Amino acid sequence: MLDINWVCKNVDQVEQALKERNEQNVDLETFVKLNQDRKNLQFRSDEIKHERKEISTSFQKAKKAGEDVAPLQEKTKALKNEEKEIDARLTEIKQQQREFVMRLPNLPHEDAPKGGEESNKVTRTEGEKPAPFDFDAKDHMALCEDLGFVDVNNRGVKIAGSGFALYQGIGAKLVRSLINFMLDLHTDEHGYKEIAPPLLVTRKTMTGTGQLPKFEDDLYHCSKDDLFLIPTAEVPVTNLLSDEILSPKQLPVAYTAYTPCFRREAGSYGADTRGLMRLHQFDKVELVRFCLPEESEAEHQKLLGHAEKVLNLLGLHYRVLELASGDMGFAAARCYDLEVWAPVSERWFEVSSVSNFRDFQARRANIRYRKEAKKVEFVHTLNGSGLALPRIILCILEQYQTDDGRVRVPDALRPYLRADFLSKDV
RNA sequence: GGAGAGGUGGCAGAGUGGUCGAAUGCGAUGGCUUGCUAAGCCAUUGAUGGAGUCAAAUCCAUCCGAGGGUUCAAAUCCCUCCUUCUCCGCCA
Repeated sequence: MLDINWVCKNVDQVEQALKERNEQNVDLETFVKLNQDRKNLQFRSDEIKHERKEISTSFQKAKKAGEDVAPLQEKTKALKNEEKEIDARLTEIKQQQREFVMRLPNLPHEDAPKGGEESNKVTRTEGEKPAPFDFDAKDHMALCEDLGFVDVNNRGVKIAGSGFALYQGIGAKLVRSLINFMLDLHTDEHGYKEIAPPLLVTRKTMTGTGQLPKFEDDLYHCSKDDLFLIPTAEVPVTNLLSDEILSPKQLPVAYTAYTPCFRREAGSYGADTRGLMRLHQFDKVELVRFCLPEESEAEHQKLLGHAEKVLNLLGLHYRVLELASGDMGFAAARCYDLEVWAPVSERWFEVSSVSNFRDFQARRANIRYRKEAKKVEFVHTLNGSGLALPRIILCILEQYQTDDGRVRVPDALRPYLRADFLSKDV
């Protein structure tokens, strides 16, 4: 979230940013007024408390001296009534402010492209574009079916409904191999500490990273215990350090975690829901970093590099997109998407989103560091997928298929799969 | 799920109605000193909100798991919830 006092002092800037993010009907004027009310009430409340304290101190003396204490008690009673009333209003205002500010998106980075999705900027295209097939190549749907290792439309749906994939045989092993490959890369080569977090988290945790209160509809919720299934490992892993004050020496902190991700995808029916393209549950290896504010730009690039490395090693053709202010996620200040080329479907698939949140999440989750002896400040948080599996599988299938109906295993995965080809019924 | 015992500052741990934001120890930071390799001495060492200021200084308030209550006065008494530990039950 944004700092309340800062918002009140920089209304124009916030308004401008909200416009860039297509946020309509945000009543900042009332918000600013509310803040002044809060301060005034706080002042009066403190005053009353102070007065009561003094009465309480003089009470003893009065009693010892044998004076009548009834007037003091009367006075306190009156003060308490006023205090109660003021504090109730104060609590209400604070609640309103919180409710308001929690729904404000992050400010876009000043260098982020302006505009909506159409303004996303392709910053680089990497890897070799696969040569055209000299045989009748199949798309990922057909390959899944022919190879029989991703059972998308039959039994997965039978047991859990639409939007759930079921991997079997070497398909399941491919999933496991990709996870291990990515985790090994990030822990051994990139210096991340591996985390295996809870997959269900509390309301507070979901609020810390920005999923709540605004996006409750997108989450699976266990009402009996008021717990939510995580939509990404970002949620538990970022909140790992919530309410903590770190020493600058500890920074940067780098965590990686494999988890399944659960998303209701409410309202996103349509063309992209077939096959492995969009699922209610999918596997992802996530990268999360915490750092000093002045280092977050550099950290962002580093993080991007770590995610890209996975694609390099898998030999996939991909591009780096810098997202425009109107297309970024709620909490992000700056964001790169990695999109992989699927040569038969002839389109790009997003497999990673690498974001710098600056202090937006840190302020929500209250993650700070001691800047100087008497000064604490919020850290910056970043995260990126490294990577999401289903679309990677999809692209691997399309790109690495052979004319005999098999799929060649990318070199980097061979030690994990212990096979050179994926083929039916292996 | 049942019974019992706890939750105090970075950690350990005192404190059972006012003088307690809280002893003491450890740790950390700064300084001094010494040299027999690590110790000694001194000092500093929580956060949040508000007032104030160009900014500080400074002042006030709040916080002893969370939220309510009793009282002139609550870390301390009462209630609810959360959580940790031990035992029992159940279970991968």
